[in-house]
Amino acid sequence: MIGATDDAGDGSAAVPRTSGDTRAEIQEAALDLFGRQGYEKTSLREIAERLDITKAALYYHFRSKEDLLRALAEPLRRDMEEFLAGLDASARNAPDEVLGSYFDICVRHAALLLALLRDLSSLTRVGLVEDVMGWRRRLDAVLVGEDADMPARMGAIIALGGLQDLAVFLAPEQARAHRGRAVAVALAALLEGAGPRTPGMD
Amino acid sequence: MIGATDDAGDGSAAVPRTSGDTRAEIQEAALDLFGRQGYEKTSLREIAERLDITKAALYYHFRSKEDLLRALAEPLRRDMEEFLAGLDASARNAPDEVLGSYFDICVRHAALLLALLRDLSSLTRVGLVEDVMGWRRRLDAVLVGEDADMPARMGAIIALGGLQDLAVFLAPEQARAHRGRAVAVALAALLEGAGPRTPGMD
DNA sequence: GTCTATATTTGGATAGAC
DNA sequence: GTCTATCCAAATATAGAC
Repeated sequence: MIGATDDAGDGSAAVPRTSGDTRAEIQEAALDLFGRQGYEKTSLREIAERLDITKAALYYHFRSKEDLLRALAEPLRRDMEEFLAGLDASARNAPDEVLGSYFDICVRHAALLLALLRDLSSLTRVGLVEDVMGWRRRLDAVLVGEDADMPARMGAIIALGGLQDLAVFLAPEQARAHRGRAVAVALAALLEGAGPRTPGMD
Repeated sequence: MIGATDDAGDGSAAVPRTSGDTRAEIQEAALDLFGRQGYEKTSLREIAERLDITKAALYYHFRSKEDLLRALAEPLRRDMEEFLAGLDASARNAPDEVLGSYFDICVRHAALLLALLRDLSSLTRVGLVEDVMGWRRRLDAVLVGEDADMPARMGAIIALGGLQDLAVFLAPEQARAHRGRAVAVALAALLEGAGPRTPGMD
């Protein structure tokens, strides 16, 4: 599902490497290294060495380093856009369900989000950071309204930001095991921001 | 207070540049650029050009790029360690006061934290990220206890992480204006994590 | 304390053989 | 589809003059 690969053959003649799909292997190695060291600090040489191929071989599959990153980000992009489109379609969105779905997506793409986190500045120029910011704004609007005041927005920022952080830092099993409470915690923050449960503090 | 500078002279003979303390100017320019573009993507040439000096001149004041970064991080380090030492000393620490003080420190050092955020991976090797993680663990312990279970810890993670994010993303005046509610939101998350206010969700 | 070189390394990227 | 060889640009860092 990740790349439109061209073959089904793992029984080819004398394939130099493991299975058959070098392109997918490159993406896998790159995502791991980007997440560990950041995009900028990871060189193509390093990725190539990990797979025991040459730099030049990478350039057959991806036209540039940026191109590789863009391909990596595609699944998240698709996922999130689809989710947001669904929200726009339905009239009423229960906050806890919105938060829950957002958490799920973050968990599913935790590796990429970690890479994003490791090297935020580099990723700005491929438009990734802008995308994420845009999604967050749209979610804010769904949760607290288009023109919420600052305190209300703060609740949304902490709720969504907290969920995203958790998804990245928790191991996948932990994230799954504690999904319920994660959402509950985020919801508490959201409500405290929106409704003056603790008035007279601004 | 930032660097142990050596002079008091702004009236020296024919000082090439603005005031007198080039070292401080370098730090200021570097922090701004690191925060804007990240550590890795900011070259020493760029910093030098901004101040209209040469790269080589930088090497007189700082032995390396890493050294410059370390110097930049010193004030935060001192501030946070002092705060944590104070917490260890006092017997009881009210959660909202702990959260508030943490927020204040984050706001005060927002520029550095932003740089940290922009290029997390590069900053790992100077030990900065490890430090931040260590501080967070110690704060977790203060807030929810040394051996809290995962749900409780999640409350602390979201509360502290959210405050840190807010401090970085908000303009200083906004941060000051909404400090009260920021702490209240974080506190709500903390409590929801610790006490099962919404039971049966794990 | 700052300058003009310059050394050294490493990165991304291309051409052309196999 | 992968390799060898190579180019080019840019960055960190150093040496030595002023």
